[in-house]
Amino acid sequence: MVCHMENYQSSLDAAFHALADPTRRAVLSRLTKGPASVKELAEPFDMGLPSFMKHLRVLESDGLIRSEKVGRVRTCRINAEKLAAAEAWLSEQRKLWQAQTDRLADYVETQMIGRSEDGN
Amino acid sequence: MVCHMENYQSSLDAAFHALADPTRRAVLSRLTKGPASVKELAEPFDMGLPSFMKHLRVLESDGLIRSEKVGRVRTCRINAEKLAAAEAWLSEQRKLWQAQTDRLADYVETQMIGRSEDGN
DNA sequence: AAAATAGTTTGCCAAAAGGAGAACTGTTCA
DNA sequence: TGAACAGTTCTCCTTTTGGCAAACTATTTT
Repeated sequence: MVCHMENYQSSLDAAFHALADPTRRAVLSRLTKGPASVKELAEPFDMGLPSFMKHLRVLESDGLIRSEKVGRVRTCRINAEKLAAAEAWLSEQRKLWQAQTDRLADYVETQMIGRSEDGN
Repeated sequence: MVCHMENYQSSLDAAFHALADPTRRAVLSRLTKGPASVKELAEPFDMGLPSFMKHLRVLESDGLIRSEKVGRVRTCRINAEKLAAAEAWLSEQRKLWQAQTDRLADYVETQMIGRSEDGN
């Protein structure tokens, strides 16, 4: 059996790394409203095109967006899978942490009941 | 009125950056099971303590963990707020993207109905 | 055909990240 | 008190990041 999670780790590395930059998050945010060309995406930023393209390349090679060039314009769109993977990881951690704090709360409650029954 | 989101942006920068490293994610994962000392946390990693401490410092200064030193041992615990903030951002983006694709699906459906009524 | 447009490639640079080892501080155990 | 322990500080090194400007390619437009 081949593992389906081959590089689950490095995939999350890439996803979170891509999300760590405000320019890249803004691009993703823009793309949730629909596909856009490189120029449209770059317009809001006070940055040269080459620098901006690096961000797009990071987003694409990390799998957070896809793009397709027709004629001279490249159109980018969001790729939700990787976003979902990152969200799933966070959600899982929160769930585990929640379970842990719930157990702790139970324990504390038990102790307090014990103590009040003891008259302590 | 003081803004409660003062540097919401840079806060997310920090959170996602902290999450982009597998060592740091593993530490967080471990901490969901409960608090632990620096030594306990470092044990699974093939890395010198000083290097490992850097990761802890990143996690703490980015607000993903808190720690307290008593005697000679520093105990770390998870700080769920920042994790929640990152999760919330992702969740929001997914919601927006979902809304967009739903509208697109509606549109496509409408077009197809129109075309079939035209006999095209 | 010439000019404008949209993107791309290249080379450069400063700062930050992630790791290493050596030496040091303060606390606890024997 | 002396040794072991848990963390910490320091200096060093290499790679990656994120930005720049200049020059180039390929497509429209006029």
